Amino acid sequence: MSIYDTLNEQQREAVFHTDGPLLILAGAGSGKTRVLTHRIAYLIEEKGVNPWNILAITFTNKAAGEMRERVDNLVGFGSESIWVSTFHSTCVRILRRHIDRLGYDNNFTIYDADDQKTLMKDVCRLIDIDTKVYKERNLLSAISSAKDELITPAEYELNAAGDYGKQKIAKVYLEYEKQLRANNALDFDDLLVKTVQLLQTQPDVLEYYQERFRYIMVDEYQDTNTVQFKFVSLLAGKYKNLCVVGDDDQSIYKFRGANIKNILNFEQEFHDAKVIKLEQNYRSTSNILNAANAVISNNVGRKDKSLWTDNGEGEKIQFRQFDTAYDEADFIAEDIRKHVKDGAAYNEHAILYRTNAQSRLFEERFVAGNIPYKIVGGINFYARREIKDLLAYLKTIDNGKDDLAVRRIINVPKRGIGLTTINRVQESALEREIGFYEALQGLDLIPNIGRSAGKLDSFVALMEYFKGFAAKETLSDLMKEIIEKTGYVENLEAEDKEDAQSRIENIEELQSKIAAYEESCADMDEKPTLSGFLEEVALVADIDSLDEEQDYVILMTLHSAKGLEFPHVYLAGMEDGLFPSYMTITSDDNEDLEEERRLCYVGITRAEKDLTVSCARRRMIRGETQYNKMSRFLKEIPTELMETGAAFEEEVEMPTQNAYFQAKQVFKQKAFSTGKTAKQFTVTKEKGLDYTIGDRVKHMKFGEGLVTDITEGGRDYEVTVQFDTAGVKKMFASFARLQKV
DNA sequence: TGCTGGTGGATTTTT
DNA sequence: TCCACCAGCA
Repeated sequence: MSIYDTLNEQQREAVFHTDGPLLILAGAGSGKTRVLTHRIAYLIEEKGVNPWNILAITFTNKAAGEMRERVDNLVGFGSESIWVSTFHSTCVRILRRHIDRLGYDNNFTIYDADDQKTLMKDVCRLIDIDTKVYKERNLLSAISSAKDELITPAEYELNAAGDYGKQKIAKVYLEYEKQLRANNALDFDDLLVKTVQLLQTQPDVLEYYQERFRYIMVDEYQDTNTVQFKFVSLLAGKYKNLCVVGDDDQSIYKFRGANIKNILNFEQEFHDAKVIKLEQNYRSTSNILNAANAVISNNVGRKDKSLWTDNGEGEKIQFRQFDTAYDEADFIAEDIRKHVKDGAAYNEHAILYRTNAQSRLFEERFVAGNIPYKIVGGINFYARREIKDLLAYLKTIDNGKDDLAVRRIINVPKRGIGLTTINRVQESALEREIGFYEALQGLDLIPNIGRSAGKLDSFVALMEYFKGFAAKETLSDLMKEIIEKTGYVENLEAEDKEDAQSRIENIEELQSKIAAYEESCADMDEKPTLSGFLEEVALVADIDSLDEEQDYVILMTLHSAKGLEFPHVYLAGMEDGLFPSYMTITSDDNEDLEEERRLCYVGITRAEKDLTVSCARRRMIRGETQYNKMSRFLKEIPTELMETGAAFEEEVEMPTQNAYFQAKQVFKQKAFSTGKTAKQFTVTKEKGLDYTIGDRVKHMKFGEGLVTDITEGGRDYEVTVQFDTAGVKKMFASFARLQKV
């Protein structure tokens, strides 16, 4: 019996089809990772392919690690020379070797979202863009989309002809690129873009990698964007042994440029492509799978497929509606505790939600209830202030051209170097077209620097000292030396006590991450380098730190959950306005809502044994209470698959409730209004509000709606309005500026 | 130069 | 609710 006997017919077909383009349409839980790992094993063992010639691209580092491990178990040896990594890591590795061909230094730095924003601010100041009109975020996302589509600044400008706004963006884009280059830095999108440029312009480099990667596999193919597709096509251009695995129903990154056409048009792009569908689900019970199928069937324009399972029916899907989000968190915590009491492990439970902000309530509840948990996502560890500060030191030491890093730390900890001084240095650098740090090294050339010169001098001396230190000593020692000589931790201690402690702990964690990096280099016989560490840091996602061995409840967004599975899954916050989000409900592009639905599909299909879906009637969002209806996606799940739970039965709000129904309620209330309500009327009238309960009003942002309640709240009146499209909102009269219609 | 407090704006999802 | 920015003062 061979390892391939355990596969089903389609899976085997996919494994044995090794030459030529192959598209595997793998439904959720259909064993695609199994197929990929067995395929790699088959290539090595049966086809005699050198592991060195195999490239496998995954979505996260975690997935890459798992794939390597599983291949390891199958083939015994050689798996370490397979190149398994994410798109971004793959590109960085290529660029580190060859980017000098494009005029960058090979030790370029990678800018994260924070750095991008800082740089964008500079750019806008430089070319006189009013950031109140053109927001940094919007500019960056426009540029990012352009890069995803491989549009250069020059091309952008051409396309912008006649469009004033676009012309502005084109100018910004051009300058932004210029600044990145001056800083010898690349942003995330650049990693892909520059690699593609490199392969397109340097035939020998292309040839080298085409020869090297004779067999290429891409996981989560539905989430690739245009650059990523171009990258893969270039690499596979010679041997055409490209195998992509994806599921159009699980495409959830359109907002990031993922191009679903990559999957829908694969067959056109690669003419003799073979297509194999994996439709048997091994993960979930049939109740769960049927629910998922029912939801996703509401999307139009998907590749036809029907997922089935011969797993049993299993438990019904539990549906609970609560008054408040607190109740929801309470219930879920209690439910998990019950399961654990009955012998389940914490880590068999995952709570999935739409937005990171929702994690807070659960966290509070779990801390109080002493339930071990792990939140994935939110603020990235490496995005924390103290970590970024220390990394900026490393970046400055590593790449003197990274102005952003230098400017970040020049006065951190405080050295009495103020904004005026920094600006003078900056101006002088700009005039002479040199870097910021370079300008610092020739202080006598900077006018009006006067009293600050001494301070700047000693800063430069310190950095030069670190550079010398870095050349001789290990990374760990360098970090220790930086903390010591700058007095960073001491300063923290002297500051406020409140979060200083956790910041110091983070710094300790950073130090152990450095040590871990050095160790892993030693394992692989590589030399630990500063750039290497910085790069590792730049490309990790929070999900990579998820450890299946640890026994904790896992909390994360639906996006992070892609590719994972858990016995017990809770989908929390299933409310219209939250999930699907307000943005997509009001969007006029139906595609947006479909993407949310796919996200829901992803969520449901994470569950193996039980699925609990829940929502709250009332929820605090950004400090204001919102009243939401249950999610429209819940209504798409056939009721016979669901169970509402005896204790909560009477609380369940039936999907019949709509604006009309609520309006009727209000009129009833009004007709039988007690003295109290009557009094409210008079009070509001005194105040000069020209609307009362039952009136229709208009809001600047939310449109028209019906006033359902007015209560006295301190110095203002709290008005509850049922909007036609935006749902129920509670707001203060003086802010809301409602107009009677 | 640096701190403080007030104000206004904002949030979807992330390699 | 939280964060970034700005004005005003030490």
